Amino acid sequence: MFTMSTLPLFHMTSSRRPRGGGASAPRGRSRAYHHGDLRSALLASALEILQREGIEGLTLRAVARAAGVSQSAPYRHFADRRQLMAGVAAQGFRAMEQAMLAEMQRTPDAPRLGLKMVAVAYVKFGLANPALYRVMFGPEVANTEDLPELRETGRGVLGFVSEGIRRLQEAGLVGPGDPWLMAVTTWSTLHGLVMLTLDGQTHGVAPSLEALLDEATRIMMFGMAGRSSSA
Amino acid sequence: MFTMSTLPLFHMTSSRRPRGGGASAPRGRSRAYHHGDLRSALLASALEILQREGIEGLTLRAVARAAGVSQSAPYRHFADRRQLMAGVAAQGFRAMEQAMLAEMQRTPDAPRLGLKMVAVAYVKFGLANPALYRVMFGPEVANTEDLPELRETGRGVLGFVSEGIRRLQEAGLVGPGDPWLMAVTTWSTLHGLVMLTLDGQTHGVAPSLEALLDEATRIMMFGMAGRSSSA
DNA sequence: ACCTGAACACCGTTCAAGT
DNA sequence: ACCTGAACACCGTTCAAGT
Repeated sequence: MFTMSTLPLFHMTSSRRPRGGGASAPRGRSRAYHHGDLRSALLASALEILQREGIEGLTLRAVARAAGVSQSAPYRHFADRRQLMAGVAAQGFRAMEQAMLAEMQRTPDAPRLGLKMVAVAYVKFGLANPALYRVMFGPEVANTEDLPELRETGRGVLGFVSEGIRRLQEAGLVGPGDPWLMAVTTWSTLHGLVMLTLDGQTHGVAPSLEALLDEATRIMMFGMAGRSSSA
Repeated sequence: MFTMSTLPLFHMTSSRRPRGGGASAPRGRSRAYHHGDLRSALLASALEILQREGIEGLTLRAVARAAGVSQSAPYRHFADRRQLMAGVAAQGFRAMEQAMLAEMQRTPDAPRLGLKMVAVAYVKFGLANPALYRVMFGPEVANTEDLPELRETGRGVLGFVSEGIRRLQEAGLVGPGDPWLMAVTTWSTLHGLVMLTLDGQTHGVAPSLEALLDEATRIMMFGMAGRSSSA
């Protein structure tokens, strides 16, 4: 199976204040009433909780506790739980794009492998961060009408996939169809693969996940190549 | 867009008891203390709530209220909220399989269209029942260790998809690869297409959803055909 | 055997009050 | 401008008690 990716996701801010303790005199000026950057601290805490306890542990109160502030403090930075989740999802999308970018840059002059590398990076990220991935595509943030942060995230992913497809087209390995249409289809396949695997629905049908991803990528590439050769 | 499918999903049991009212004397023997089939009534209520209020409205207490019983009554039939959601998901899978079966039987002697019909039926169902679909693939029921009802549901879907692929193979339109491996890949594409569309991520990239599904099916079929012609 | 009522711990959210 | 504390409505879950 894939290993945990080392991404700049968990900052380990750990600004946990000693709660309750009776004689906790503020030594120096270390314990300011104002936090400084509570928004970032809350997001960092949220990611830790998500990783440790899963999606049902991600409550506003738990996040506030982990950041060492009162239960109502988050409301100065997030209008409600959905907005907090949107912030988490946005961080997830940024991290995923970085992972794909890194994988993409590792294979600069191999158009045949471009899309395969993107696919591997994408699936790897999803399986390494199951709870985060579910938040990114969960029902809470599906309607982006009041979530401007998430309005354009999809374009980022689509950009990488269609870039891989464009390289294949330039190398003559994929026909001259609309790269965006092919990109959505490819994204769908990768997204479905991650989700069904997280749901345990791919257990046993393939010898291994790598084999399944291999087969999926092969089908996609042949399919997109075939679209031109049969025109 | 697709229209709402008329499936035997919502039984309209509507056994709502007049709650609270002061002088509500039991006329006849219509108000039995024991419900009869509370489990089914609860599931029916759950589906109604899911359709009307979405996934966040699906609470055990709301379901109990809708069925006209006390808040603790459901616990005789479902160990906890997860088990209730598993029951809902199981109904969803059964309804989806019926929809695919109906679509499949409508095209008995057209192997070229078999997979396309399955794909249309699948995507149609998902988009017509967004909240239900999300429950079926949500994190709550992902771990089926203690949800025996959902243990084999994936096989049902895979059966229909691989049946469509087998017909294509018999007609010589798809190469001799492992139909189950191809089926999971196809399922992934369809699942991803539904999820990304529910998330609004396919807005604008394709002229229409039908066009996108058309393109995806074409790519899949070409891809699976190409696997043999290039061996 | 099946359902009710009260209770507990927890959560989202609000709002007056503190610094 | 930013955070706290108390409060309200709601939820999951339990358990003694009712029929």
